[in-house]
Amino acid sequence: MEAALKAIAAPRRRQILTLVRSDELSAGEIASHFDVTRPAVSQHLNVLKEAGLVSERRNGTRRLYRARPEGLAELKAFLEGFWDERLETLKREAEKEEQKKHGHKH
Amino acid sequence: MEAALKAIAAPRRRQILTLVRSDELSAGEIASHFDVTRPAVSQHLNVLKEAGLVSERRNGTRRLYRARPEGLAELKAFLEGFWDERLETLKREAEKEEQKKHGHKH
DNA sequence: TGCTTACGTAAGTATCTGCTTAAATAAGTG
DNA sequence: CACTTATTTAAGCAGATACTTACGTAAGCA
Repeated sequence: MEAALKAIAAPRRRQILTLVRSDELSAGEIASHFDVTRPAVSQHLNVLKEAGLVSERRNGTRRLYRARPEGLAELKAFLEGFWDERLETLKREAEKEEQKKHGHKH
Repeated sequence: MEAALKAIAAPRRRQILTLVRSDELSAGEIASHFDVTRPAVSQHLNVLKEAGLVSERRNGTRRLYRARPEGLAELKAFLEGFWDERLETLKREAEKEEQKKHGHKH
């Protein structure tokens, strides 16, 4: 999860991910969408690949990239777990508060 | 979302967040769980606060912190949206594939 | 084979970041 | 008031990182 988080923490990499979310694109096509040099994009693609967030497929001299949603699974689970646990705590606290009120009445 | 993402990208800050997820703790109590100095923890708490991931409440000389799950809402939505869109694309592709097969049969 | 196209890798740089120690602030306590 | 406790702020530093330019590599084509 650490790698995926670090990877999507950079805005440019999120932009790249969004680009290859529904289309398979070559490194060059991806780079043409941005104002940075191709090597910069290449380095970002490598980070995304290492994090399991994109897949790479070679076709002739081109390399085609596309998003791998499974790479985000662990992070998604962490967030949802965190969220649920926090709401659970809030609920318990509300119940306690309710009980206190009830106690005062008698 | 950017701030929240950057905030939870650091492992130490995720540890802190987990600590104050179900309990409200003081800066000192939080710091005592780690091997870093109090100022370091203080700086992390500030980042988390700026990102809306924790709330701060003063009580005497102490400052009490606790997780604010709403701070993660936007990121959670982004991830789920990304996930769903990607799966939707996969589904469309599978249907296309199915149609192709069907076409070959006739 | 040589040339071109499409990419990646290497090396360097400016900025960011997670930490440290030292000093400042803020609130209670004698 | 001086003193202690709890915590943040300031300044500085070593390492990470997002870029750059220059060079290397791999595949198709004359």
